[in-house]
Amino acid sequence: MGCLGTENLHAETKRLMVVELLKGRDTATRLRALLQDPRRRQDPVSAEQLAVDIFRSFSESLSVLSSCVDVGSAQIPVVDSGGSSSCSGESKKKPAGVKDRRGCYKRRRTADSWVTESSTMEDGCAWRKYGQKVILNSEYPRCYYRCTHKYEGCKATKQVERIKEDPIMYQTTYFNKHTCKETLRAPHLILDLDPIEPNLISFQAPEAQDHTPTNPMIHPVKQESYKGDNLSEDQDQDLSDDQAKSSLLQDQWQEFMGLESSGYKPVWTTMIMSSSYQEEVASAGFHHSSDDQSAGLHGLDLEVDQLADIDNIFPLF
DNA sequence: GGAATTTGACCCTA
DNA sequence: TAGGGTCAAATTCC
Repeated sequence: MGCLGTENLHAETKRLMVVELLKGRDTATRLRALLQDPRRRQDPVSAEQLAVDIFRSFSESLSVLSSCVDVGSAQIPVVDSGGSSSCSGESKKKPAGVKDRRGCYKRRRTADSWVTESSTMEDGCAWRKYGQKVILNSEYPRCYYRCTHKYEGCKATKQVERIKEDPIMYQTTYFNKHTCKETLRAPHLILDLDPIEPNLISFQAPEAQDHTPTNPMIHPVKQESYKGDNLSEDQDQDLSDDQAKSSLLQDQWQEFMGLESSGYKPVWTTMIMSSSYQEEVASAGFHHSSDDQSAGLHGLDLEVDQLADIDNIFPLF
């Protein structure tokens, strides 16, 4: 199981998770306060930023967690080797006059990476493809993308690969955070339900809503293809199960946000934990109540609300 | 015409 | 030395 090797690293991992989850809870509380105050509701930039921050906190936590838990097919990252040289600076053969920067890279070894799975390659950021490789023992090629703002200094890159067991899904591995402003652009990501960035909770008037669940997932939260075509009967069944769970989650979210009475409802984003991951988590010692049919939300609630008891939730640390 | 993608070559890491 | 990550010229797209 690719767990970090020392007690100190486990403690550090746990600390990072707690920090990120607390940050997310705090930001969610601020967002609730913001939305409950009609005088502040007209401030979309604030709400948007808070929603982005919440999303980021959970992404970070899942990234930290996944670095310790081998969950399903996702291959999770690699611990920072700490300081190998990044560029040899050497170039042996190059035609005269040709600037040769080849070889100026290091093999991926960074803690600043995380994995997502999604039914779409899109994630709302501007990427430029710079390579594609056939990978040994992999049916599908791996595509390499970097931020379009690379030359402004943004070091964000990602690798996208179809999932062998579920080819309608893409596994995306991100490396380095955006240092450009790219991730903060595009208000539609929040204010409209946009399949391009459905991870973000969208707030808009009910009549403008499209309830199609479209969000990709940050591993290990799973979402089925929203289009519904090319789905087997089993997949259709899974989808309707997920939709039922989504409905329950939506009610609980609205209760948490205090939005129901105001008629101001978020476009719900499906955050369903895959059954396989539920089993993984259960086998790791985490059990939710037997009448709990919405494992996704409850799992997350426990992570957020019972941080003091995190040792019981993640005894493997 | 500029931006994005494709693709073969290069070269580092394991 | 094989595999994987990146480069950059050629090609395609808008």
